[in-house]
Amino acid sequence: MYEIVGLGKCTQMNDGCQWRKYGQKIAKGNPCPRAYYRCTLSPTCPVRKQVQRCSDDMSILITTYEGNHNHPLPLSATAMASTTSAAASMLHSQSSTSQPALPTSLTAPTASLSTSTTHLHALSFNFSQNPTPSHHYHFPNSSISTLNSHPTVTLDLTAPPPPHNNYPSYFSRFSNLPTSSSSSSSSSSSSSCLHWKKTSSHLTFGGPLNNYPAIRQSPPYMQITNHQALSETLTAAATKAITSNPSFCSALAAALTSFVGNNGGGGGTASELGFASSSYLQGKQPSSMVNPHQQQKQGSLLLFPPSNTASDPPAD
DNA sequence: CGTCTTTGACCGGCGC
DNA sequence: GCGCCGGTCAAAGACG
Repeated sequence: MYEIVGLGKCTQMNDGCQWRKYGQKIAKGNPCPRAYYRCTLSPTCPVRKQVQRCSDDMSILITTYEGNHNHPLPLSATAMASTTSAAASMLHSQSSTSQPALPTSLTAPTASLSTSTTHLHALSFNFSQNPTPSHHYHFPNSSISTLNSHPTVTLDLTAPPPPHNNYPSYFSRFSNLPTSSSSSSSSSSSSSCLHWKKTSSHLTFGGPLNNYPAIRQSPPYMQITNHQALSETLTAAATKAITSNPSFCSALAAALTSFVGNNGGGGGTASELGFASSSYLQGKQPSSMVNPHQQQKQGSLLLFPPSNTASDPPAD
């Protein structure tokens, strides 16, 4: 019924996949219903996604992906996927140099965003909470894109970090985030939060593309001759894209709270995803601790702030 | 008429 | 053991 980025009856996001709604529920702690979708590109595709409005900012949609696609992707999805792979590998090589995150908000290497989508290997967030040391959060395989003039930041939580990357356990660190909605909503005035300029934007956390077998099998490298230049460009573009969203703070806090909040005693709805992700982050496979069903679940999270063209999300 | 959405019911996990 | 909650199912209605 509703679309995130346009299109017809069968929900199709800019990820190129088709989705069919199979359920809707009112989740505790959020007055807005959560919608459940299945990938319809293949009858046997196990991929599911959940779409829910951000409780702090009703104009933002939070989408969570689960599972891996077991079928070829449409051209549009493949295109995005290839971009993801290439950019990710670029960042991959860059991150291997242990480049520190920018102190203010996020680190994002780059390339020209004019082509619509640039996927990053990772995004790092520093939440300065004086006088305590700032907290650094790291998202692997993230991306920033500008679809239809809508800046998009993608934090892909579905894929494990490269084995040679000694990322801090980024997810476990989210337990440092405030878990109350009041903290989240007030974050806009806190030094721990990013500040935004209002503009039409499109903010995304997570994405299913990296789950596609085709992506995983694709060559992980792309020739980049000037990593430093690209890095600076993307960093600027990423910062601009993210800072253009006025709702990022509340959305991020809310999303992360719901996603991994269980670490801090929050609601347990994100336990599966949070658990799997934190396991990946720590370089462990969760298989020994989860059942086969849960093993199939890999989480990724998307936030969709207001869009001029997007129709309503799950009805309130 | 086929496909998709809606929505109430059902089921399983988890905390008390 | 019970109740709460999230996730899924499936029948009915809507739409093209």
